[in-house]
Amino acid sequence: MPELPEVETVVRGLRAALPGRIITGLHFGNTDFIADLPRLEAALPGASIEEVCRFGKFIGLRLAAPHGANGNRPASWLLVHLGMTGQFVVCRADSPVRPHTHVWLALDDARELRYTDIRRFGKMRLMDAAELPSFLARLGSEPLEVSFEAFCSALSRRAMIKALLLDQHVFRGLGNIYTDESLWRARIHPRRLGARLKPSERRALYAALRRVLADAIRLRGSSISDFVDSAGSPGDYQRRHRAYGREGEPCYRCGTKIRRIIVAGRSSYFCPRCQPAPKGRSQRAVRRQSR
DNA sequence: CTCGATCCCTGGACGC
DNA sequence: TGCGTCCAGGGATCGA
Repeated sequence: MPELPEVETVVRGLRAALPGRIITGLHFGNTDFIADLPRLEAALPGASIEEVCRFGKFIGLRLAAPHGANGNRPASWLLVHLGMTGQFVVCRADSPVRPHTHVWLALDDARELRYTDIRRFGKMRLMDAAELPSFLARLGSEPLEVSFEAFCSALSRRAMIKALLLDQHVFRGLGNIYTDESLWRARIHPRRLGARLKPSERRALYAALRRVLADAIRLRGSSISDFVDSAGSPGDYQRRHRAYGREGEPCYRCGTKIRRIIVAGRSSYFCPRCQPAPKGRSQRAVRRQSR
């Protein structure tokens, strides 16, 4: 399940392989996850890849069109979201094509950029460079770039902290693993309301997010089932998980069994002792669910 | 505004 | 061995 650290890992790999390359051909398999296929088919052949960026969980390839008659080279972006099981891999053009490969981009160096996605929860679309600012405006800030002050103001809402962190309009790039890991580290229950966090808790959460994301990027992401980087290699951060996926196992701090509840429609793993439930209505809801 | 439910999709785990 | 059922979850969407 690619989140910010996994997407960053892929982007770093692509950045080493793609800039300067020209797309010499393209092939498609199942394309029901592509927003505007004719637009891709028209724009990609002959385009050169100028830059590889990450916007939250989106991968962005900045493209320059082939030289036109008037010398203009309109720029565009190919945006790719890996969804749950998406893989974006650069490999030799003669290497075997794996099942569920839906897009092949042939490059001018005898290699191919291939998109593989078992569940097709991913997304792919092309947009003009002029459309990018409005696209980015709908996303929240990067969690590793946001100031502490902006972080606090974004969380000052009467919504559960887990839902706020997962909301890509609040911060971009966080998913289920890294919210649970950060909340465990900051000792905050996932059902706590953002607006009710004490200043010390906001500080702890800000620090936890930065630490967890930085460590996960350093270890090249978490590979639970499907994640691999642009060279096809898994990450290592799953060995550092302290909460996610550890239901029934002892908390690394206090030994209490990690519990799993549903918050914001997602499995949420936490230590019931280190991360005490909020008082009032939401606490009763948690108790009811735990029986 | 915020919530939960629903849908999309496939493979793996599990029960009988 | 095999079949049916449930579950994982990012994001869009809709009704409460």
